[in-house]
Amino acid sequence: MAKPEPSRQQLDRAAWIKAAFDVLAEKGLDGIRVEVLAKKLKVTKGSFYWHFKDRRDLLDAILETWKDGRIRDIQKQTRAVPGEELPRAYHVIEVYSANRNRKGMLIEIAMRDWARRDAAAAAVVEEVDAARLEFGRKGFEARGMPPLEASSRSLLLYAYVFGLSLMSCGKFDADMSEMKRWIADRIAR
Amino acid sequence: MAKPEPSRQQLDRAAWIKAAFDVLAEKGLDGIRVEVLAKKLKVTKGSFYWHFKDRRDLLDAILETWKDGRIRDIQKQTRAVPGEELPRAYHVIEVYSANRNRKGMLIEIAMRDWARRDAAAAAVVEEVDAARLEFGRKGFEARGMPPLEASSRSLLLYAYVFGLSLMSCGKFDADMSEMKRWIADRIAR
DNA sequence: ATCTTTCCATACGCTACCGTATGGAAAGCG
DNA sequence: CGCTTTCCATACGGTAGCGTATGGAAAGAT
Repeated sequence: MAKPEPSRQQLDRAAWIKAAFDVLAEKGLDGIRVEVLAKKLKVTKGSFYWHFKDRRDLLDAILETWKDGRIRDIQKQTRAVPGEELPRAYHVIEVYSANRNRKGMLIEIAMRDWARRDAAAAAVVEEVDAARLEFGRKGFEARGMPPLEASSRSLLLYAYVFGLSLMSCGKFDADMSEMKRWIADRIAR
Repeated sequence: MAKPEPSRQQLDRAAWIKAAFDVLAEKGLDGIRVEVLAKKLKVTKGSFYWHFKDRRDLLDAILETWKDGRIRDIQKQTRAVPGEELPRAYHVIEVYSANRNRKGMLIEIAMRDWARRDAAAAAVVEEVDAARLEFGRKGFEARGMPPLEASSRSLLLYAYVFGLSLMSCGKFDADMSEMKRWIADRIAR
């Protein structure tokens, strides 16, 4: 009982933003069209222009939402128990390079595509990347590695997982999981 | 003397394809618009529809052109002198992850974005990736590494260089070149 | 010199969007 | 019960782009 919304007859900004993220993962930034989102939400764009000034307003909201979520995610990992840096590195690699979290990776790529043509998006991605690299660096330094090596491993880690997500490894699928384990060791060990 | 074209008054498919590659690097796949290309080439789309059946015809030509170029590039590297596998690995990393060849990397990313929504593009990218991974694997195997390790290093190499190209490393720029060297050693040594 | 062929310009209809203007229903409020 | 606010539908004008139809200029062919 105390269900907040029976079937959400009233839309709010969050509903539009969520739908926009779905399209962003599917079709990329250029797929985010006001009238397309309206059709998906079974309303007309009259609703959209009530909640948002224009399309750019929605895009800015997407940027903010994504940034907050990613930063929060990193902070959550940072607050994890210390002394478990190695398993945590493996976990990061696993989470990002696995076939689950597929939507998250698609959004990551779309954001970077976006950042190449939009200053606001570029700033957000840069901020998130810096936080991630910093997080990874601290983890490696906590294991006694010198600063250069720790930074390098951190960069290698994230570049690898993002790069892997935009390669098609159909031919290598045979011992893909073994290769991933070898690579994870090479990065984190 | 014997100049083939004074200022290219007549266009051919190659001219349209070249212009399309420029736009592909700048704006991505969705930026390739018939009337936009026509304006860039100072003609009307009447010319386009003479050389191409439709927009899809141009896109297919782009796929073919890119595939042929990449495959030829790999074969050229493969025919290089043997016994120089280690410097060659460094060279590949250097070429891909440097700030030169920027346009080539932008096209790489655009192709992968395209491949996510188009079967034909996906097939081309998969073929090119397979050839690259195979090339890398052979190089590492020629240095006496076991198959799994050679394949893994090859995958790590290409995933790294592609991933690096879509990260913004503004904060780390201080000792970026040192980090890149450390990483190259970690991958190739 | 006619006659083709090649290559491009012009003009048209069509669709998908953006953003605005306006009306209207339904809920909250007095 | 009126009145206001909230939220959405409808209708409109405008732009960008696709593909087609048709004409026309210039170069080659005979």
